[in-house]
Amino acid sequence: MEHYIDAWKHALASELNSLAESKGCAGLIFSDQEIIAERPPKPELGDIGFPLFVYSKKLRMAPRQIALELSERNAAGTFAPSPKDWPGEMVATGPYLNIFLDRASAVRNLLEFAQRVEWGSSDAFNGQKIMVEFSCPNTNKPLHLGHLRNNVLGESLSRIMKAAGAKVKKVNLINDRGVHICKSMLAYLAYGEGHTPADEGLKSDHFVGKYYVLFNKLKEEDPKAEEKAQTLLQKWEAGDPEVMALWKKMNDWAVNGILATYARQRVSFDEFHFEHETYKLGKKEVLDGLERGVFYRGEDGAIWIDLEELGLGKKVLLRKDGTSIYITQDIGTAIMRHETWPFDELVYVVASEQQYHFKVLFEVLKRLGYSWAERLYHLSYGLVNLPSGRMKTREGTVVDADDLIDELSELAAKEIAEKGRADAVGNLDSVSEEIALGALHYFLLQVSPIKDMLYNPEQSLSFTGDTGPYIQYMGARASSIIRKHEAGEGNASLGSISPSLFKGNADWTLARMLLELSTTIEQAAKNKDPSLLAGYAHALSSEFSAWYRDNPVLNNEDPNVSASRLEMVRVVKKSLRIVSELLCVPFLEAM
RNA sequence: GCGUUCGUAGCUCAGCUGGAUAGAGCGACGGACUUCGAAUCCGUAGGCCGCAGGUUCGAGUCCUGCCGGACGCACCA
Repeated sequence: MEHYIDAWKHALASELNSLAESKGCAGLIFSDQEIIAERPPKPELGDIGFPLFVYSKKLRMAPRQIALELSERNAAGTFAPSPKDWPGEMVATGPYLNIFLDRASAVRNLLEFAQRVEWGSSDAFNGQKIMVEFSCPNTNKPLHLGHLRNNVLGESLSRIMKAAGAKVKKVNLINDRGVHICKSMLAYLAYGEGHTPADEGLKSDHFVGKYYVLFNKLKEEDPKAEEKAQTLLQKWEAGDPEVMALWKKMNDWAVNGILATYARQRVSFDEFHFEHETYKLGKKEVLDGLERGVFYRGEDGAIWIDLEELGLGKKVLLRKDGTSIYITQDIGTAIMRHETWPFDELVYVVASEQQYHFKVLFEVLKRLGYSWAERLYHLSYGLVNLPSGRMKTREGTVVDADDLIDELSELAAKEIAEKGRADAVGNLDSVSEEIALGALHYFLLQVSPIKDMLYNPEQSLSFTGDTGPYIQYMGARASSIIRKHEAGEGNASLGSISPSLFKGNADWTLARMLLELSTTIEQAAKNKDPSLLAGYAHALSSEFSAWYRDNPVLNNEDPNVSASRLEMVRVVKKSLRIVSELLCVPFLEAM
């Protein structure tokens, strides 16, 4: 679609310039870029709309009058702006100039473009190196619903950026040190009796999480528990062999369990960074900044930055004793990352509660003189709640990631059995798991990232409505039609494909939507917002559903119609598959 | 208290850089299976876009104030 829009913007700009000249507005020139194009609110109004208000003042003409004159000139052939490869018709509608594209030509383009390898991608980011940091779990407990949103946002965004032409590197910083880890260790020492996850039949990260919760019990029994955790941390930092051995053991359990959840959720990373390796980074930069006068030493001996003028207050960057804090590490990690892989942009997918932290971090890096600090971006996302209420660690209402996927998968399996589809789907376990992931991921991505949201498990699994399974179902239906053809049903193989057969409104609505695929991907990438693509996925599915109801593909007398429609089904399937993958919704041939 | 952010149909959410009569899904009500999968589809009802000002030819969208919710305001991460 972008071809059409660009070509018509150009056409309109030159027509406006010609109009300006004839009106004696010397030197008045409109560039392609300043032309505003939009999609008319109703299909009857056209395919591309140009509101003319903005040119009105410069031309000293009413918008309606501009529209009229332009369309008259066009009709009279005085000016022939219809772009050769992207033909259409110009119609004045009040203060708007609307374009009706030539349908047969556009469908011909669609069928041809969809054959190319670059279908469903764009070059908007033109090889830019984009690093995306997401997930960043603590190794003292398993992942929960909030992580699932983070993971799918990061994974989906990475895929979208890649489809938009970027080189993407997905990174994960594992928070494997700190006092919270020591608490799990302390509780394990108190109650663990040397057990392993296998002994207790628990997934290894759940095993570690169990002891983290048990620390609360320890606190009640031992008033000095908190103090002991601090002591343990000091021993850890000193490299005490016994402490290190225990840490290593428990940490491996936690990390391995978390990796299993990633594999199950089908998210992956190109690089892992570990906080136990990075936590000392940044100290040098802070000291360096102190020398250069970017920071100052407070009366208390700690190193500070003053951001009062930005309304961000004052912030400690390095403790009095020279040890690092969270932000020190993030400063060092960002610099290390840029040195090893000079990115054009670094996106941090982190919950909105850390907005302040990132504002400070970006400002610090900017003041240290790193020009790339301008290209750091905090993709801030809201909390996920459940209809039953808020998730609170203390009240034990946190929804565990593994448990949730289990539950969804079981519900899907039950549904398949009830509908009598068990034989048709083949592998029941894997298909129900894929429906579960489709339901979960789509629901989480459907909402704009910044907003807090309500996750409704039952609704997400519905096969009707704006859901993942609905999109999977339409993909399966398209696949089913193609399968039937391959099995010899219908007469499509006797006919030939003819774009001019797609004349109806339903044909055109579907075709035009397909033409918008790469534009939508581009937009989602630019806005860093997968929900735009989710909306597209639903609209396309719904449009396809209405179309194939009224337009029999295989059961048709005319073989040319059958062949042509079958080709359209192929394009739909291909496009749905692409969109599904970008949204981390598994594509299913049958369900 | 200060800062950030959100407030659109009964519920959950769209609404691209300001543009034409504000859209979906769920739920409600009413319809459609001898024809490519009814896990679907079609139709109807349902809105002072939190409130009040302002900017503009034009505001759900931008600015200000107020009201309401969320989050943040550690030498934790």
